[in-house]
Amino acid sequence: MKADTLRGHLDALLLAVLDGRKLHGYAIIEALQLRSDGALDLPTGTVYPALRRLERAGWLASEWDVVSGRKRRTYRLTRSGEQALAAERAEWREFTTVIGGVLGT
Amino acid sequence: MKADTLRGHLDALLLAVLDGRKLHGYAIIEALQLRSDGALDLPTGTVYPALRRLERAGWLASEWDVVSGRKRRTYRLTRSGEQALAAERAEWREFTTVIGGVLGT
DNA sequence: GGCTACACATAGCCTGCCTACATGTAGCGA
DNA sequence: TCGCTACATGTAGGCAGGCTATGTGTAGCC
Repeated sequence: MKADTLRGHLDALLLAVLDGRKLHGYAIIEALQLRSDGALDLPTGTVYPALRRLERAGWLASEWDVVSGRKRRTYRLTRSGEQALAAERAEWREFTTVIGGVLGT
Repeated sequence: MKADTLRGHLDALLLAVLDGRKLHGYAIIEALQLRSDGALDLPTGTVYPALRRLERAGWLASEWDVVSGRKRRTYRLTRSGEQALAAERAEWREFTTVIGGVLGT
């Protein structure tokens, strides 16, 4: 998959992977690999800044915890994050309809 | 639709709209508007450089003609452009499968 | 004479993701 | 105990690709 195709969809991916569960950054990267059968392997330099940005936007909330001596920042969706996810999903459907319509079946 | 979502899919759109017909730049923009029910309104500063780039890549061929006093550069797919289009379509399917799979139904 | 639609083109910006690097813990094998 | 790998978070700066702004010119209408 070409690199640039992800552009504009990163937020949707991060919100979706946190839908209904709490995960820390490293686990988010692994979850995306798993859910995409290995197709998505996002670098930490992409994911961590994005998570902080989404938290600043009020869509995520985080808290530190310690598991076997390692510090983790665990993220979860806020109420408005859930709304944002719904909006992202709607936009994804529109996007695929538009582009798919032009590309043909 | 967010602006950056187009990233990485522009070539596919341009190749697809030229599949099986010859069009000049301005008509390509109109054809994309039409096929997308107005959702895609690409600026000339996006389309014209892209067309020249695709021609340099060997995927398009162009010729000048004059219609009622106006000069037009008419583009058509080359053989390797058709192959590129097929590859772009395959990549689009993969892309939607991967992202759609993460976003959920 | 001025306005709108048609038609092409380029320079430079902007943004958002990626590369590269930095830091630190835990656990295993040699 | 030394080194390696996996785990875990983070930032600075680069880069590429589409967009903004601008320029040029014709045709046709009012």
